[in-house]
Amino acid sequence: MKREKVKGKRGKTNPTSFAQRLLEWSDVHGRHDLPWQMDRSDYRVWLSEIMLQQTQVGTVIDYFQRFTARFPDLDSLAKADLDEVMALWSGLGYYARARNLHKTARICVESHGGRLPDSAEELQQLPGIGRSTANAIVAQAHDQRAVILDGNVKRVVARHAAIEGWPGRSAIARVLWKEAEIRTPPDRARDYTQAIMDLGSGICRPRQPACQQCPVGSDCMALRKGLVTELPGKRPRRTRPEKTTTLLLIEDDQGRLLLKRRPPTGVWGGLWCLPEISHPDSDPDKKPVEPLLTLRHDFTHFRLHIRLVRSGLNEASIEEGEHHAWMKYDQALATGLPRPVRTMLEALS
DNA sequence: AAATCGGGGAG
DNA sequence: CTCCCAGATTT
Repeated sequence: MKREKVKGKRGKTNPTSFAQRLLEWSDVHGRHDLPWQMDRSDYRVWLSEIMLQQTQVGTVIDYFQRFTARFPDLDSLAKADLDEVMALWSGLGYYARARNLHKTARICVESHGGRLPDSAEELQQLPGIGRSTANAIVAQAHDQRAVILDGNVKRVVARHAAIEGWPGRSAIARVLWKEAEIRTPPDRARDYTQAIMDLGSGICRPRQPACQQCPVGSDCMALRKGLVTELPGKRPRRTRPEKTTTLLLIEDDQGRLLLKRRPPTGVWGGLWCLPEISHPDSDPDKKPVEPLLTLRHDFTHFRLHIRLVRSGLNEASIEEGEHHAWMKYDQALATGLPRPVRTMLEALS
């Protein structure tokens, strides 16, 4: 069913294809001045695509500028200490992205001649690069025709084709990939992928979509059916559990703090953190310790209550090593810390 | 198929 | 408060 080639099927008022109308719109209204859109290299495109995973453009820009200033190319990143990479990523979240970024840089230097692969198939074999990201990289960096399906495209396509159901379900995602494929034109791959994301971001928004200004509104099935704000389907609700943890503020006589490196997997994997103890508030014999401060931190699937407690650990029992270190405040703030830990240390310094 | 993995922007 | 963001990986 090559719908875009059977123009008559979409009505006489729409003589041009989805892609053509979208491209004409984006030539005027699209974004053309983002940092990764200038001085375009596959390295910078790759880095931007990783940072932008589940992260808004406005949040990424500063991180991208700092990161590329320190690591301007693949080789400098491959040579770097993982700790420094994590420090530059600190606060951005989803820290597996940073570990995979570093790992991928080293793989490319060791096994790909110091270059990122230029095919989507090879890119997708690298850690942290999935189907959509691999395709986005070849489209943006090499102007290759490739289908992407990020949050923006899911929303645009789900509405334009009136696909009901939550895109997180694989059956729905499969249909969305197909509909995205149908709409992807043979030419102008770079401009088209940027255009459909700009449409999703600027016009086909999650709330208050500007359908009146939409270049593909005339044949949008959700608009015809009055389903625009209903689509795409929402993630099923779930009550978020609440957890409590206690972090320890342990200072030596020089005012240095004890930091521990978290295991490479799990929450805040690979970051430096204050020593953590499982909440002892279930012990009825001990009177509760008054925390220095408490903090609430929300994750996607649970809420964490953090208590910060001053503790006097015997310093002689702590050896400097891979998994713990004594740091001054400014030194600690320069390392890869989880956001709430950074917030607490800034409040105390 | 479902859970995990951060943090923030914006209604 | 809510939803969701240029998703990938693990279970």
